[in-house]
Amino acid sequence: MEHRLVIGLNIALTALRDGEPHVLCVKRPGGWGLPFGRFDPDEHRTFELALRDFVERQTAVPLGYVEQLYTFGDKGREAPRASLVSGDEADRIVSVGYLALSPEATEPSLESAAWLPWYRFFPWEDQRAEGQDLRQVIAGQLYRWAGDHEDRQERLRSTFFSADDCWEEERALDRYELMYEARLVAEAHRDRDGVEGPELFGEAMISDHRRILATAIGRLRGKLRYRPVIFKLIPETFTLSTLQSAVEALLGFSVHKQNFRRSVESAGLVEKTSQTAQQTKGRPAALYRAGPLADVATATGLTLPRLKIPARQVVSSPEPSKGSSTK
Amino acid sequence: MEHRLVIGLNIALTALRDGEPHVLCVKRPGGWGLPFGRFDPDEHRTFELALRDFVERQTAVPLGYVEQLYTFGDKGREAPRASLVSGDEADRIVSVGYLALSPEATEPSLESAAWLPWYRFFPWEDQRAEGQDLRQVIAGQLYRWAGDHEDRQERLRSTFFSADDCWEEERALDRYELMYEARLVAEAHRDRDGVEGPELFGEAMISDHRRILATAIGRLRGKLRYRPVIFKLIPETFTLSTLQSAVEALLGFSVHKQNFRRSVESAGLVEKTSQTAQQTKGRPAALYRAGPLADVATATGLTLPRLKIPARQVVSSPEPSKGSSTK
DNA sequence: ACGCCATATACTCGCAGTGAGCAAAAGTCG
DNA sequence: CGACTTTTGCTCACTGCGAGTATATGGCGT
Repeated sequence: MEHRLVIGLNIALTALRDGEPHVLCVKRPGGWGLPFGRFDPDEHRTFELALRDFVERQTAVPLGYVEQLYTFGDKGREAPRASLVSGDEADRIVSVGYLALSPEATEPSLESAAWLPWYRFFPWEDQRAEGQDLRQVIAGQLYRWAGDHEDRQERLRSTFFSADDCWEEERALDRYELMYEARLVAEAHRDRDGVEGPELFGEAMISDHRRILATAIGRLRGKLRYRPVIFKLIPETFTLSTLQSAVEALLGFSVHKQNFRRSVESAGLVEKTSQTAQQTKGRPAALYRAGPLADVATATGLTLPRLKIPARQVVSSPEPSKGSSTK
Repeated sequence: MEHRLVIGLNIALTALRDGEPHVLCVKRPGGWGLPFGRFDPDEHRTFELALRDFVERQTAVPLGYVEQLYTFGDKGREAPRASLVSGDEADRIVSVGYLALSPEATEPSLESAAWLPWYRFFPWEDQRAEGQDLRQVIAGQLYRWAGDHEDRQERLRSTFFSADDCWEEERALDRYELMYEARLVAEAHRDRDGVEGPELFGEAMISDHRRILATAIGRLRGKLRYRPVIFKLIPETFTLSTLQSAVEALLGFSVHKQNFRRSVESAGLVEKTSQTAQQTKGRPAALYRAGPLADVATATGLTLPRLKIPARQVVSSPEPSKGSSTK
């Protein structure tokens, strides 16, 4: 029998809530997943219109900036049994992933929808503060998986444990794929048989949605560097500290404060308003708005003066250092 | 009646021939087009396998590096009458565009296939030497189209006629879209009615294939900067001059020779072999090969020391001041 | 009112990367 | 042998950025 082709649209809608990146999720039978819908060629003229239709109707959350990520067509990409979009088991599902950004995390109308923090699914992607500890734990597991394989070790080094001050935040997808191969994420066991692994990290999502989210995170992080997309995620006016911590939350690492402000100011990405923000502690900060040069299509993004983590050195030996699993 | 969904795979396969970028094209009833095929879910496990199957079977040209570009799903994207992939007029065609790179332009077995130079379709994308003149001509047409519209003028300035030394080579798609909107490319007339425009630039392709090619060019150019993909397009060993002119041909502008070699050498992207190249004129050049740090996944790309064009200033007067084109 | 604290903002210093160009080296060709 | 061409080595100035020090400006506790 001939299989029918179905196109599913998936969207990783991101917004900041209390300064932390969240993604809009929908509760499904098998767990959390991204909002998605089946693309109906009779009803929708373009993918993007279809998307807006789905999300806004299902959850009443408005979509702002939208960008196509990738089209996933591999057979067996979906979990074996799960046929979520179509009713017919025999259909072949191809899914188009999208990234969307919203300036605020509007409460979804649908009860089964919720904003969940990025790092609930990708704890290892947050390298601020104690993310370092987790990295040690994962390092142990990953190096055990790598064993003597030169190539695996090399991959680890380049994606996960590179020289410490050159953690490439935008390679979130590569890292997820490593975790998958090393069977450190639940999906790896669900998709194939169920040989239990040592320890699992992050919360699973249905189907390949966590992979799509990883793609979205990587893309957004990369884009921050060369396009001023950050302004799609924050309110009209903001303090430079707000701007900075938004950036840090998305990137998963901290930046040098003084240099950061120097770079955004001199690049003309922001302009000062006359008002100042009021808060509890410290000197009141000036309020800024996105400058005239902050056009997403044209302008360049942010320079990111990485902040070196003072203490703690690089990941060195595959030293098991057992015991303390800091979950 | 319900429309069926069909997925078409399009590929922009690029290789260098005599140092100039070419794309593999197939002659179709309506003109030249990119190789493509219909994705059959029963036959192909993944998109990429399907692609390799199509191209290698149809033209006997092997695919090297492959990368997905974008998925085009808009209705009316295809030319009205042309229904090329499927036999059924009523089908809705969604096409997935791919970029592929080959180290050499193997002669295709299929008679209707041929390698055609990029700049035959995008003459304005070649800013080396006399590309400047053409830019003047197009400038005139585009500014006439822009008229008083502030926004249009701004778009022109940022994509086409930015400060002269900051021509953003990777925005080939933006430029094509401008040309389309201004009806300076044949497709614009074909897709809507046929109000003849003033003058048309570059050769047309069927369907939206020229748009896909523009996407491919832009992506490849962008990628050159941050991934060493260039080595997928040149032979195993090469002289630095070869490397440089390959890069220049792809980018469409010239780079500073001494600084270029300094950057590739110091970045460890290349390593010297013991041999030297032999040619007719000038001092023999050392042969290099891709260095150990030239891994596509990990390493960073090239720094591109732009060469300022000595004579001729910014776009001002369409003055056709001929000069000695130093090819 | 005064001093403490926390944050915002200003400014300096040094180095590495990069843009630009000069000059020598090593071949070919008449 | 000298003219010519292309490769290769090297210098120099400037800018951008990493890093750090210092000052401004508010709230708050006593």
